Amino acid sequence: MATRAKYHHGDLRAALVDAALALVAEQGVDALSVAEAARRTGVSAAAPYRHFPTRLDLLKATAARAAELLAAELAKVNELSDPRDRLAETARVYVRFVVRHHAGFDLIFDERLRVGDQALAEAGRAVMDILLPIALEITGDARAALDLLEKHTAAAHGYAVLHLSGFMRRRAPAVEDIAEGAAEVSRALATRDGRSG
Amino acid sequence: MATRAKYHHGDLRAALVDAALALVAEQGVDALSVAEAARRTGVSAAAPYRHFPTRLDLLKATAARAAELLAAELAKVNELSDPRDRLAETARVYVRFVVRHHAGFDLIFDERLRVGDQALAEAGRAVMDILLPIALEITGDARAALDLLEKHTAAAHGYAVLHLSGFMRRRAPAVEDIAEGAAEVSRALATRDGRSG
DNA sequence: GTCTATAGTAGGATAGAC
DNA sequence: GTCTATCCTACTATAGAC
Repeated sequence: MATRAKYHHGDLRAALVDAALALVAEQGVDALSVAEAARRTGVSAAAPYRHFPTRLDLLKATAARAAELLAAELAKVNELSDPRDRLAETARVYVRFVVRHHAGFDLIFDERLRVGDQALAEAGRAVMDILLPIALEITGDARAALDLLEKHTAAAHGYAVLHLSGFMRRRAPAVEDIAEGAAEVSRALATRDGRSG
Repeated sequence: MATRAKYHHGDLRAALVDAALALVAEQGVDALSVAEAARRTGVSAAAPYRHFPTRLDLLKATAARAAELLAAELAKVNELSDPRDRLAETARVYVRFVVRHHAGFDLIFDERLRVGDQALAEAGRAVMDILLPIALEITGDARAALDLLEKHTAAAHGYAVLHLSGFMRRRAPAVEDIAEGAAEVSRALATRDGRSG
């Protein structure tokens, strides 16, 4: 089909980022290579360097794309009325995301990627702009909201990556079990901070 | 000195594992290479293959060594009388360990490393043999103890790895701040489960 | 903007000498 | 058990043709 043959003519940059994202999902961040991303996109190994000066730049763009996708997932949560329910749901969403993409806040907020990358910084901020108001609604206080969010995030991230390594698999083989565990921690923390429940 | 010149004659295997451990601590698990471990130990690139058939086997031994070191650190906690204090302290110890070694349960319990490696399996079990009794003392119930331990571990691990990526650094620049956050989550969870606080 | 070709680097792993 | 020498593979990045 013409569509397929011209795929990388339309937007090779985006196609490479998609390929990179898939690579990260399959084998982790360190397995990302410019050559393999090019191979999967159907172009030569040199082609990507027109769009990304170095491997690191491709990785930055991939992290930014991941942040956008995560923000889109998290944005869906706002249907629930109780902020504690919403926060707990973001834990589930986050766990599913990390398990699916083999990347999360560790990639999106990686110091080494953020140097001089405004797109990534903005994409990361967009994620926080979804989470912070929820936490703030629970605590009523900015400092406490950050504290709650920090704990909530740490737990969700820990659950996700330990699931990926296999540590959690004996007790909780399914991703949803893991997501539920993270949600429970979130709820335990939010209940404390909200002085209700 | 004779000691230095004969270093790798005494126990090259252990020396390689030490070098591997240092490498992981500096650059992460994926940066571990047999060649570099050999270089640092002062032997040729071929020498390690007498002791480890493949890179993966060196990594397995490294994970086992990490588990032993972690168990030794955790074992020191048993001075405190209140089990909630002890559990919270293991969170601090764990965070410090992961930040220092760039590895924790994700490495020690990695599925891919555990296949057919009894030493690693035993070292991992030794770690759990320290933590489980503490959790059991808090909950009184085996199922609840596993659940508490899972949440406690996820939070501590999440805190540690997110600190390493840089995510936590703006709010909590020091490792001890991170360790404290993990300890607080542990305490929040334990208080719930122990129905006292 | 993409290609082919190529230089340079680094690592995994094996063979055979010592 | 350790060495040197070697093969193979894979990747980053650049130069120059199209």
